[in-house]
Amino acid sequence: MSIQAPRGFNDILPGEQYGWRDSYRWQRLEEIFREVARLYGYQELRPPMVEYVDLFVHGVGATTDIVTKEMFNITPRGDDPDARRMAMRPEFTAGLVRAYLENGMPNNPQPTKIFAYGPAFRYENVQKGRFRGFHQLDVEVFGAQDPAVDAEVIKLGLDVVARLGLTGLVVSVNSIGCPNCRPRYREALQNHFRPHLGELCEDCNTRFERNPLRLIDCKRDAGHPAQQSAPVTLDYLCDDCRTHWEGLLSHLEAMGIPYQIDTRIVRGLDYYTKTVFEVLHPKLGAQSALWGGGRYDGLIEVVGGKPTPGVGFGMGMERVLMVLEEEGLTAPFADRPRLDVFVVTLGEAARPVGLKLLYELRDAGISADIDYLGRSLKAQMKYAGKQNSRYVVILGEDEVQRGEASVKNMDEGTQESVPLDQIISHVRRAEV
RNA sequence: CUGACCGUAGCUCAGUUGGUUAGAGCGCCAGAUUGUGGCUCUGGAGGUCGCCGGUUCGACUCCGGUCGGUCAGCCCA
Repeated sequence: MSIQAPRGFNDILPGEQYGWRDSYRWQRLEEIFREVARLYGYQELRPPMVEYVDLFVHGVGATTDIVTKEMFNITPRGDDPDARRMAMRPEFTAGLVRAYLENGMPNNPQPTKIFAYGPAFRYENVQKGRFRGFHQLDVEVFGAQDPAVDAEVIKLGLDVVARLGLTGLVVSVNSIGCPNCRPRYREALQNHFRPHLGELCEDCNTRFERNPLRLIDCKRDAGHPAQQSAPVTLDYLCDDCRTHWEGLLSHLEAMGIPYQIDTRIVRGLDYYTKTVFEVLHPKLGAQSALWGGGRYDGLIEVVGGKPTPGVGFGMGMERVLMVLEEEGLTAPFADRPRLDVFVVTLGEAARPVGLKLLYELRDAGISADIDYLGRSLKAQMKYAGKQNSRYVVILGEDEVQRGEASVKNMDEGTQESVPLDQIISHVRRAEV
């Protein structure tokens, strides 16, 4: 085999042996997410996987790593004069905001509480927990500035992983202020770092002018005394942001959510205001963030709407599933769906009878399968066992002549003769 | 892009100081049991030892290059 999946992309496969790539685990995680989202009053919106690049430039931020070096660009037909640059989505928020505005959703009763999930793409270097094609569970609330919503969103994510049995999570929160208080903080940061520019990395020298907030979360300069002693956003919050911040903390406490304040969280996206948070798990190596998010009160206006507050998060499905695997938490995935009936036929005469029964079983909503390889009885039984079938219905010459079938309960090892027209009810009855 | 480690069967891996027919376990197929799965036993299929070149009488093994993978840095889901 010379052709492989593209670097940084994974196959999600049927079978427990594939660990976090087991497609059944993905189904369960998605089910749990939908269920929790429904519980909180969120509704699903499915945006396209591709958007015009401009949306991400404005909606994610022109200075962000995502836009400057990680965009997964699509090349449209070169002969189309109207072809605009497009890109695979690197995250969900921008596309959801676009869809919210484009479809007139601001005219609906507010707030608008949305969930979405699916693949996202970032063209970057691959390592543990970081891929070029990955999947997120995402929620967004548009049109509410109450810090109780920030807290709700954090709680929602925790509920999802709680249902998976995951513990040992660390919720880190911070506030990075708003356009009112940011300039003062920005200036303080620049004054603080200016004397040390020569000692900092080149990226930080670029950030100094374009995005000084990023100076404090640069890991290359981590440990540098200037970074350690850098001014903290929380000391520069305006009254509005301070009230919001204190409100968030009191809501978290009221909900009994343990948290830690991490003043180095600034988030890589330009649009965040006030609340930012990350939820970490130590078992993931260098990529310890299972999910992260925050408030973005300026974003919707930037994308073209009226000033509207927003808050949300994106959770990494791969990361969640990898942590579950490392923790040995397989219980949420224990009850795998199984085949109800495997139909075994012996000889030419039984074949059409078996096929007819197969179709009737499926029509009745009973999962059923049959051998298509002309295998021996023994091999068919073996195969039925491998498929983890509850029952095997055996149709041989004798049974067909009597209008009956031998029905074997594969778990009990018991077997009895059942008239053909009673097989469905027999299997159903036993199911209860 | 930089660095470290790693490429032998579908999977997980052995393979001695270089020595001729490259092995095991699991999985797959079949038989033992011409009408009965799981357990056991027996047999079978399946490999250009990532690729190219070099050293050598001889390379899975040593050297160089290359491709691929993993982890790490920047960043984050």
